[in-house]
Amino acid sequence: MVTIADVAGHAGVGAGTVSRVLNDSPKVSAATKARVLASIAALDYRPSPLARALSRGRSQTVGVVVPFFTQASAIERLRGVVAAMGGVPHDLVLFNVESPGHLDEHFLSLTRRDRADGLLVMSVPPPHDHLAGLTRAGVPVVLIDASGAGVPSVVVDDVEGGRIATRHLVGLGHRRIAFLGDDPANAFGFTSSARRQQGYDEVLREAGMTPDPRLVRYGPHDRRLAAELAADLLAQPRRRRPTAIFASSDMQALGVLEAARQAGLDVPRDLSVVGFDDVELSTYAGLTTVHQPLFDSGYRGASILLEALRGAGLPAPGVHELAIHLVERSTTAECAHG
Amino acid sequence: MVTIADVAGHAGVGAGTVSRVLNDSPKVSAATKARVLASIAALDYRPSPLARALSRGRSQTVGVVVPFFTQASAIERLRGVVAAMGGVPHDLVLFNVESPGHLDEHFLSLTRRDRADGLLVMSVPPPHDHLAGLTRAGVPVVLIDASGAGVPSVVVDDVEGGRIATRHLVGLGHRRIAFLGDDPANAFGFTSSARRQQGYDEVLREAGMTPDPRLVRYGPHDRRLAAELAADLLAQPRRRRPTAIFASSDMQALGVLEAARQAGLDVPRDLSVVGFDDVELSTYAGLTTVHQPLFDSGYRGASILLEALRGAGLPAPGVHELAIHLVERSTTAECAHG
DNA sequence: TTGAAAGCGTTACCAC
DNA sequence: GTGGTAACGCTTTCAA
Repeated sequence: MVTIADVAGHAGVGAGTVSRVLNDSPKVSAATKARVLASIAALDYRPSPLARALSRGRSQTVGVVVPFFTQASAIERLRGVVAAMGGVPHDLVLFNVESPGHLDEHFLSLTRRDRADGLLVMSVPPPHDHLAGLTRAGVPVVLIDASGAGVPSVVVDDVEGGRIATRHLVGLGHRRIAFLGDDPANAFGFTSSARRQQGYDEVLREAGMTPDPRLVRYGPHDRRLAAELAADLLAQPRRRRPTAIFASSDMQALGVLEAARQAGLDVPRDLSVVGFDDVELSTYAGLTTVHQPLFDSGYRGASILLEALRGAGLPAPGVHELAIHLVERSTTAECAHG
Repeated sequence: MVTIADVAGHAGVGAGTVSRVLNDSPKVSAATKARVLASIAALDYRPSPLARALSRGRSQTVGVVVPFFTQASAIERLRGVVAAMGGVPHDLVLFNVESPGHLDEHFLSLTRRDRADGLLVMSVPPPHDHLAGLTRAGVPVVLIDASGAGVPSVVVDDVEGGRIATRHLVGLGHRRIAFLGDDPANAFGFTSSARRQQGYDEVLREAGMTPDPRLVRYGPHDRRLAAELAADLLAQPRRRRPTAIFASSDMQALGVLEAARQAGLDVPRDLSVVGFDDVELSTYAGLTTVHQPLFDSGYRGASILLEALRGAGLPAPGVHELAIHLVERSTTAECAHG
């Protein structure tokens, strides 16, 4: 491996000068600069990002903490992140979270300015003490689809999202509307689902109904598991069976569709289904859903982080809210047995 | 930031001893070890991965070079990579490639043992000189869905895949079978599509037909663009129009389906379509396709790399071939106008 | 403008 | 066993 010293030797200058050329410092004569450049080319020298990072105290990397990153919604957000990071000299380090333990582990290791210059955290609220540690260490953090004190976050109004979905269903005459989402007490600390459920509750009450715990099911973002929960919901006698289901994610909504098919129920004639996210798959499934700008959330979050990285200060805390809206497709219809 | 020196001071030992405790070297008395551990806890010390990497010459990271990583097939492979890397102390650094320039740039920067301890390269054959440089630098490289001299690769038999798809179509009585895939001369150097086309050519010849260039279209892995190409193909007068299309990726096949719908053609009555990959979306679209084990390819590739990383030598070059098979769904049928 | 040298935070080799 | 001390490869004062 050729080092900066080799180049210095070859060019007959000091290592410092080579470094100055590398970082195009203004204070270096055109002549020596040319000579150094020539040596660099001759030796095919490339500086070690590692050594540079250690010396400068910055690693030129952005860490992304993301639970289950292969989920369609996470990918769509990541796509936005990557788009925003095109052209910047930062590497992207992925911290995938598949268990609550992972989360702590990652944050523990990330509370060092030399692991990542900045952090993008998706969907999980960072453990309080870790967030404080990061701020203390001067590591800028931006939250996407999550909120936390003192750091900027990019979110949507999940409560309103829950209202939108439920209002749509109520407007179609449905009265037995079930909810399928994350357990509010889930180990990861996901909160969007709970907020969507809150909107659901509100609208039901406004419409004069009382939310019925028997029409609520909790489970992880998994199609298969969601299908099982939905099957359970649909197994009830017809007069108690829900005529509509609001799932707080498209993946779960797709599971519901699967369960309906299995149960021999026609959607939307026998059952209306509304999801949340509007991932690409939903277009294919014809799923009516609440659209949230996933790509934009990643793009926006990364932009804020990069801005802070550029300015070398912590980003201004604040909530950046993105707009959402209902996308009507073919899984919802007037309630037949109102 | 608390450093190893602080800990050493606090515990009243040398930095070397702290380091030994950190890397649990056998040669340190239980007593001092306990004392050091206590100091570490007291000061909430965490070693700098950066400094450690510089000193050891290993960065504890695995780089993944992947073109258009948000594509469904890439994601599925990445899912396998992540699964294989669960529990290992390596970070995952993503090098997304969206342009041929990116590719060179990434490899240039990666030809340093301190950027990544090992490299996983997907779908693009690394530029020859770079590959040599990596080997010279002792950086283990594993190729997934690509081949290269002197390095292990995880692949499928793409030629056979092309045969399987085409044979299926020929078996259904189709004679005007179009091919839609990557340009063999594409700037990224993707080659799987060209090999699939080779299998397609072979089977056509075996069946006594001559591959017709007018039934071949090239374009990137993009649904929209593939739809345009397919529309063009389908715009021909009925007697010249293909009765079947083999697309060398599912994304493109989905584009074909879109175009068929636009053209008012019924699939599979008026047009049969076969894809390649068998991504999740294809289940929904009911697409008949050649299944390749995407997840497994990532898992296998990462396993080989990690094994090499563990053994601290370059991995044995060799071709690891994964099995493929046809998945018949509802986009292919007997040719009506044989 | 440039060179020398002191860090950056570890690890690893050498004495003791 | 343990402490001291060179590396590791770069950046950045400090003098000159």
